[in-house]
Amino acid sequence: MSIAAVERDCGVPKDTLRVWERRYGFPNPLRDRHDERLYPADQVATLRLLRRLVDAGHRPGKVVGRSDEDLSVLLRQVGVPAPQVVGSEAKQVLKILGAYDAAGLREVLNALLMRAGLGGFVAEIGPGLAEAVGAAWSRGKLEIHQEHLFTEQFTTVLRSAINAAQGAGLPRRRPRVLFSTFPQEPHSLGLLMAQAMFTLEGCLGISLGVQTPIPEIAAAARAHEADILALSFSSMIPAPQAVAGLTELRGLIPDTVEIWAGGACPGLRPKPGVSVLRALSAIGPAVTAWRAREDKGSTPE
Amino acid sequence: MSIAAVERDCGVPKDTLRVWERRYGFPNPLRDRHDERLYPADQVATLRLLRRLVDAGHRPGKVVGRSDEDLSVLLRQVGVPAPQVVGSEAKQVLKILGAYDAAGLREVLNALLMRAGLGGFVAEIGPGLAEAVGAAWSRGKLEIHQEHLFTEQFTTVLRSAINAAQGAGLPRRRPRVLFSTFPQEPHSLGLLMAQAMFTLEGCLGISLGVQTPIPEIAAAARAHEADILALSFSSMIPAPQAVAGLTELRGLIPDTVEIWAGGACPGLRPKPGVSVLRALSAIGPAVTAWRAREDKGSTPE
DNA sequence: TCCGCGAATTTGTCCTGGACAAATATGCCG
DNA sequence: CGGCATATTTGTCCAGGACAAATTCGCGGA
Repeated sequence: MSIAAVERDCGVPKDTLRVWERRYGFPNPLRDRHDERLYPADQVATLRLLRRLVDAGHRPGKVVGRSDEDLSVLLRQVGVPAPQVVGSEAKQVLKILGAYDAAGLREVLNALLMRAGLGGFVAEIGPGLAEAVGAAWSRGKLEIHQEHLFTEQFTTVLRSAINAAQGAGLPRRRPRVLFSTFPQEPHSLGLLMAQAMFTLEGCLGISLGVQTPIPEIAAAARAHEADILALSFSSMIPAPQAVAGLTELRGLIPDTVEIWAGGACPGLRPKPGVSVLRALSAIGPAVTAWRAREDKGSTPE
Repeated sequence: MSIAAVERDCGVPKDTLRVWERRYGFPNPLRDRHDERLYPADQVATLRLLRRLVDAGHRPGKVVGRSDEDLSVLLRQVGVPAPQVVGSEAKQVLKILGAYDAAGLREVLNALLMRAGLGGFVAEIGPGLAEAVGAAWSRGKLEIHQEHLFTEQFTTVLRSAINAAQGAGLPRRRPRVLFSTFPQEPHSLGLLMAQAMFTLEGCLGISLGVQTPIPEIAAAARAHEADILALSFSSMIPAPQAVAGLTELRGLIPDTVEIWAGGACPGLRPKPGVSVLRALSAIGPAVTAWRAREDKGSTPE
C-alpha cells in the first residue's frame, strides 16, 4: 500500500507519516525497487488505531511505536466514557452486518425507525449505531465494505423517512436552513440526521450535499436567503481545520445568518456567530428559540 | 492563502503546486516571513480555471502561465462539443437552477419522472440533464453550489423512485447485482441510475455506495455471492486508472462473477470478463441475456 | 494545596531540489 | 492511414532541515 493510499485510508497526511517514521521508528514500511514506501496491511491497521487514539487526545510520542495490545487497551479506556451506549440495537446491527445480510439490515433499520419515530430514531438510536459501526471498523471487526453497506442502507432508510415527513401535511416555514459539510468532510450521515430533525420542526431545508467549498457555501447562503447554515463535522476532520473554516465562513456572510455546527468532532467550540449543537436532540429547542427571537425582533421583511 | 488552503480549494496537490511554480513560473506566490507561500486571491482563481482545463484534457505545459483571457477562451471551446444535446427539459432545469429555486427543481424532476416513468426517465432524460448541468458548470454558467443542489435533488428524486419500485409487487430474483465505484470516483448519479434500471428488471441489488477500495469490492462480491458487479465511471476518472482497476478487480474474483462497466468515461473498453454498457438502456436487454445464459447453463444451485 | 504564567518540549506542516515512472505525444515504417 | 517504438511531459515521491503552534512542565505566589 503506497503512502498516498495510507493517507486516504487512515487520514494521516504523508508528511506526518514520514516524520513519525523518522522520529519514532514506526510505521516501518518496506521499500519497492524505487525506494518508495510500501505499507503492509498490519501496519495500516495499527495506524488506524493510532489515528483514533490521537484524535481522542493521546500524544503521538506516547503511543506511536507501542504494541497493538497496548493500543487496544488504551482504546478500550477511551471507549469507556460511552460503552454503555452500545445497546442491544447496535449489537443486532453488527451481527447482521457480520452475516452480510443487506435486506435484513434494511428491515431492522426500518423497524427501529418505526418503533421510535423519526425524531426518536435520529436523536437516540442513529448516532449510537453509527458510532458502534465506526468503532467496530477501526478495531478491525468489520471490513470496509461492510461499513459502506451500513452507510448505504442507513442513508436509504433516512432519506425515505425525510421524504415522507416533508410530504406530510405540516406547512413549511422559516427558518430556512442550508445544509452542507466542508470540503474535507465526506460523511453524509450526520448531515442527513440533522436534516431529519429540522424537517420535523417544519423548517424549510435545502441541502447542498457534502463537501462544498467554503466560498460556495457562502454564495449559496446569499442566493437562497438562508437564515441558518447547518454544518456537520465528523471526527474524521481535524479540529483546527474545522475551526479555521468556520472563521472563514463567518467572515463571508452577513451577521443575520446564523451558523450552527454539530457532530462528533472533538475540538468544536462555540464562537461569536457560531453555535455548537452537541446533540441532535438540541435542534428542536434551538429552532423554537430562533423563532421566538425572530418574532420578538424587528419587522419581518 | 496558504498552500494547504489552495490544495483544498482548487484540488491541486501541494507537490503539484510547487512543481508548477518551479517549471512554469506560475503560480508565483508571495512569501511570509518564514518563507511560506502565500497565494493571492487572483492566482487562486486562475488556478481554478487551470484545474478545469487540465481535467478537460489540456496539458499543463501548454496552459499554465497563459493569461486569464486565453484560458477563458479555451474553457469556452471545451464546452462547445456538446451544446446541441441540450433539450427543452435541460433548458428548463438550467433556468430553475439559475433562479436558485430548490423546491421548483424537485417538482420539475418529479414531474419528468412521472411523465416518462422511471425507466424512460433514467434512459432518456436523466443522463442528458446531468450532462447539461456539468457542461454549464464547466463553462462557468453555473456555480459549484448550484451543481451540488442539482445533484442533491436528483438523488432525492431517484432514490425515492427506486425505493418505490423495490417495494412494488415484483418478486426479486437473480442476478444478484453489487453496485459501487472505484476510489477515485465520487460521483453517485450514474450508479443510482444504473441501480434504477436493474431494479426495474427485478434484480436483487445491493449498493456499497461510491469509492470502495478495489480489494473490498472483491471481498464484498464473495460475501454477497454476487452474480454481477456493476461499476460506474464518470469522465472525471482518468481512463488508464479505470482500466488498471478493472484488470485488478478481474483478477480478484472468480470467473463466474461478471463485471459490467458503464458511464461517460471515454477510454472504457470491453475486455475478457468485462462488459461495457454504453447506455443505460442497454441494461434491460443485457439482464435478459444473462438470465437466458443462466437457464441454459448448468444446474442452478 | 491550588492556580496562573513563562520556559521547555512535542508535533505538524512547510521548505528545497532531485529523481523517476506512468501517461502522453511524436516520429517512423509498413 | 494505422500501429508501434521512442521522446517528452507530468505527477508523485524522497531526504532531511526548519520553525510555529500546541501542549506540558516547573516554579513562585496566593
